[in-house]
Amino acid sequence: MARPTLASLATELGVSRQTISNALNAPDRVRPATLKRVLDAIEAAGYRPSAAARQLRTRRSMNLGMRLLPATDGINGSILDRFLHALTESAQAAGYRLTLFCADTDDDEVRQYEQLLHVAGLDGFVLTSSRRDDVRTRWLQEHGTPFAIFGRPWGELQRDGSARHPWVDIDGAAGTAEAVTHLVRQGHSRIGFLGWHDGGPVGDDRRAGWEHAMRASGLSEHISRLRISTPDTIAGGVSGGRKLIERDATAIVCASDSLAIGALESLRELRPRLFLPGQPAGPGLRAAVVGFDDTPVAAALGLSSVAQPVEDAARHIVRLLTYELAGYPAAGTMPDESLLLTPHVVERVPLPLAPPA
Amino acid sequence: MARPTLASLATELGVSRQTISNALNAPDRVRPATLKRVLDAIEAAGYRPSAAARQLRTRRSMNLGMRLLPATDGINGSILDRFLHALTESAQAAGYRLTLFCADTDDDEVRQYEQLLHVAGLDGFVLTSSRRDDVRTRWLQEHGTPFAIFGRPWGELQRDGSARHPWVDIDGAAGTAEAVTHLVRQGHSRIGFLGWHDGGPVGDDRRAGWEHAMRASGLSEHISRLRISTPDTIAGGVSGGRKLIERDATAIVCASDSLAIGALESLRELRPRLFLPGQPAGPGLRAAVVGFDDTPVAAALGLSSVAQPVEDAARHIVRLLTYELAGYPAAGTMPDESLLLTPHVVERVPLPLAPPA
DNA sequence: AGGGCATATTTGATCGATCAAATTATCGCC
DNA sequence: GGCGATAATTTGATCGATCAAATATGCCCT
Repeated sequence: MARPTLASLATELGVSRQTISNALNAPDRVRPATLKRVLDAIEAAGYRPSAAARQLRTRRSMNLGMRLLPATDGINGSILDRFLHALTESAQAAGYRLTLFCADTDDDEVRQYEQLLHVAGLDGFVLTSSRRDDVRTRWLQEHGTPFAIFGRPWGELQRDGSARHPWVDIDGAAGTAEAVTHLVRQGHSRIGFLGWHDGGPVGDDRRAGWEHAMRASGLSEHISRLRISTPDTIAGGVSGGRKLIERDATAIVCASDSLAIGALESLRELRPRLFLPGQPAGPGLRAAVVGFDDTPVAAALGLSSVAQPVEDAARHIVRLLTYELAGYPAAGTMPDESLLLTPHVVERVPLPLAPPA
Repeated sequence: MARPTLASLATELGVSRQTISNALNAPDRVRPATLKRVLDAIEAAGYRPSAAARQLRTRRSMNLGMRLLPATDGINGSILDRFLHALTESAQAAGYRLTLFCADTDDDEVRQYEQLLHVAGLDGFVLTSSRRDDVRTRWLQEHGTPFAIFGRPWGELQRDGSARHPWVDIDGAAGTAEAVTHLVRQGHSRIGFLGWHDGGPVGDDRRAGWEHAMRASGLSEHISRLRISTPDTIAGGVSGGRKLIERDATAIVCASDSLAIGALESLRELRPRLFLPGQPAGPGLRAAVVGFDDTPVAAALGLSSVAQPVEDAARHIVRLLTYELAGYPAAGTMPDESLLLTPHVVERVPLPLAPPA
């Protein structure tokens, strides 16, 4: 049997199409008795409204779009994975579907927006980063397309009120600061920072958090000496870690897990005694290196790391988008237009590896 | 100005809707002169047919669905990432869009199929695994829904011809076999295998490849002694690696990169001399541990690994699906209904770490 | 009983494309 | 030049829902 349509169900039930439609979209307009009868019939017949037909009429596709970025690092890139999963789940729970697409460049991404809006009628987009002077956000705003960003609008915010847009981000500085606090509590004082040197705002933010916490803990004197940047790789972490340890650092806060894996390695190399079994809990090994992003590798190696609440971020992104798409309804349920989530250190005990020779 | 529709463009151009429609869908039915005029106008007006309207009439959404699995390991799971990316790209190139969804269980996945088919009118699905006795494939087949699997139909194949379905997979056995060949060529003979012990077909397959290659290389005597399985973690790799090395293995083929990372560690621990700089190329360090999946971590550590051609797999999946969705057109272009791709070893020189004390 | 009003339900038009069939142009050929 | 066949184009109906407006029903009250 072909699946039922509004019309077929209507004649079978002896009511009009519109009544069934109302039962689903505006139940309060239908008399309770009829409502029940209709809903039961819908249930029994397994009726599901066609999204295409509905979209044609209402101009809403209940479909969000997101660009899948070309696989970055892969070590650090795994946060985007978790984010994507959480996003799909949240969107689904809110009755939206998620459509993926690829783009080579930002300009290409804009071209895709246009395509997807016109052709597929997507309702909004999720961006996973924002640039200093972003063609994408500009285009979206000019065209009145709803969107939300996972990532702060780094430069633009202060410039112009009209350029504001909803975003969610994770407070990197708070994360590195918490890492410092943890280490101080464990007795460390010579706490280094190992960052990458692309001059990007994300890296700067994480370094700033470390600096701030160092000052707050009265450790300002170490700041300029124990601040190092290298390429964001494991190898970079090793060499950077070596330098910091040579400059007498006992603990290292890293801007990424790649760096942290390398830094941990350098610690094993230059301070093998720390890795002896039964080492006291003082300014010893435990959490002496803290990574960032809490990637699966870090977890597997027992590396402490700053864990980003990406699931919360995804949920809020969906909340922001659906709120706007619902036409800014009741003021009571309005979500924050921008939200800075605080990440937290996950402490781990390093995997017992190679005791010193 | 509102975006043009078929009708608006038609009146503006002085032709009928259908002619424009034909210009796009059946250009050979339109006189060349008219065709050019119409296509130029389409270009100029930036006209794009509405997917919703088209779908309503044709019952094709040009939309494929894929379940996003709950983040697995994350170390090994990163292949699915690359796969997803390649899939999106291939689908896009073929004019299809990709819709993601989540499901808690296989039964839930089936429920989602039904939803997505009825509501969103998805044209087909991509599965990223197949179970021994799969409710999902059964449902899809019973309902005549096109689908293709990344992964072999492990048990079912031999049972019943009607249960056949298109799939693409990567020949794990060929990968581990190639790893053995490489190691033999480098002078190794006591080559161990480190697998996980869940008894799943994927792990069995990889082990079988190693065994087969060992026999083919006249190394059968080592098989039973140098075959070990542990949990699929870095820690498991360390302990398993230790055992193998104690049993005099000089090289280790691993069923995953997690295991390989651990195994490499055990080698550093018990055979530190191998890691001295300037070690000869003979049965030395180079490629002495081979992982599987060629994950970013492996690459970062300079670990040799068996790289799966997931991009090819994704491309073929799309080819399979689009072929079926096009109604099995010309026989000449028919893609193989099942395809086993051969992975290859990527050789790397390990990152110089901790020289022995 | 019947008018006035609010509530409940139905009807016809519409979103933007394609299908199937009807109509009109074009061409070869005697 | 005119006939038939084929090619090119147009017309009306349709996919399955919602919108806006029209109609039916119920309720209260004088």
